[in-house]
Amino acid sequence: MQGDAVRWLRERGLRATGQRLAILEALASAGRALTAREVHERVRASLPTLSLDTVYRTLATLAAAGLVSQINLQNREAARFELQGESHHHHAVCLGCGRSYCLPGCPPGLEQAWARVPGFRVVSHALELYGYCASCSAQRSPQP
Amino acid sequence: MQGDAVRWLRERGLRATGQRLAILEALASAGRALTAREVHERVRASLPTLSLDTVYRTLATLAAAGLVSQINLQNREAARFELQGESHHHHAVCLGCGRSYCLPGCPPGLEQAWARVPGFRVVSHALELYGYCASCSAQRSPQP
DNA sequence: ATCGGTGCAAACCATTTGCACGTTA
DNA sequence: TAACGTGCAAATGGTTTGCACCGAT
Repeated sequence: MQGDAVRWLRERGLRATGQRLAILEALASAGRALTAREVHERVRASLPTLSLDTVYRTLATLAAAGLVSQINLQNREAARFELQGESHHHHAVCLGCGRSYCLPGCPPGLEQAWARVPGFRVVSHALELYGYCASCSAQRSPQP
Repeated sequence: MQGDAVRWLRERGLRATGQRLAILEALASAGRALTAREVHERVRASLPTLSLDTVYRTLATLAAAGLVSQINLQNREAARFELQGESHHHHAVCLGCGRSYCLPGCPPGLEQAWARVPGFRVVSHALELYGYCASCSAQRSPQP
């Protein structure tokens, strides 16, 4: 696992620093998308001197390198990051607890819409479903 | 048009203040989605004392009332707002100039994905395509 | 040895909030 | 006149940046 991470980084011309490996490890073991602050807290257990700035810089670097993906949230809520798995997918974001749940793949109709604006060259897209997960849903009035 | 706006507001239990009418008017005449700051600048022409705070508060109120819709942007870029037309739709956002272009309707496959997380109750969703519009595309290297 | 990375601290900037006053219904 | 809205100013909070040191290659 560590060796994999080193290779992932070197393949993209990035240095394999302890901070980067620890951040990748934190994301790998999280099992869910984390905010920069959450990454910071988790990595600090093993690397107490890691600064939050470096977490932000590293996450941006890793996202640019395609190793992690960033999840857009509504308003100004903190962005969340997860290890980029092999498959492109989207998320359902819980408005109660902020957790995000992976959705399999991309809706097939999505590609169709891409052709509708003349001259527009699509680079990427974002799709998020917002709502309440099972546990947060239970804590609220079921049907207001 | 003014009368319509007054009715729209009253129907939702909102007071028809000069500020709100001016903000709705600015959005109606813009022809594209505006940031809060852009709304502020435009309305100030006729209402010089309007504060940016009120623009934010009003846009949030109008969005909650379903009169305007908010467009998510990548990273921390300022949100954009537009008058909610009769039909639900999404946007293609230009990474060069920040303008957003309306896409017709919602991809049909989108709904299918909603059922995939057990217990998750979907409230809303966001879909944005990112890329470069015709004019911004022309100013860049066409095919890198 | 040389850049690329990191830590620190300070800056940024869109957005929010507390409070007192003005306005609408 | 009673809420509701607004202006002002200050705070918030995630994220970014300048700069000097450090460490991976």
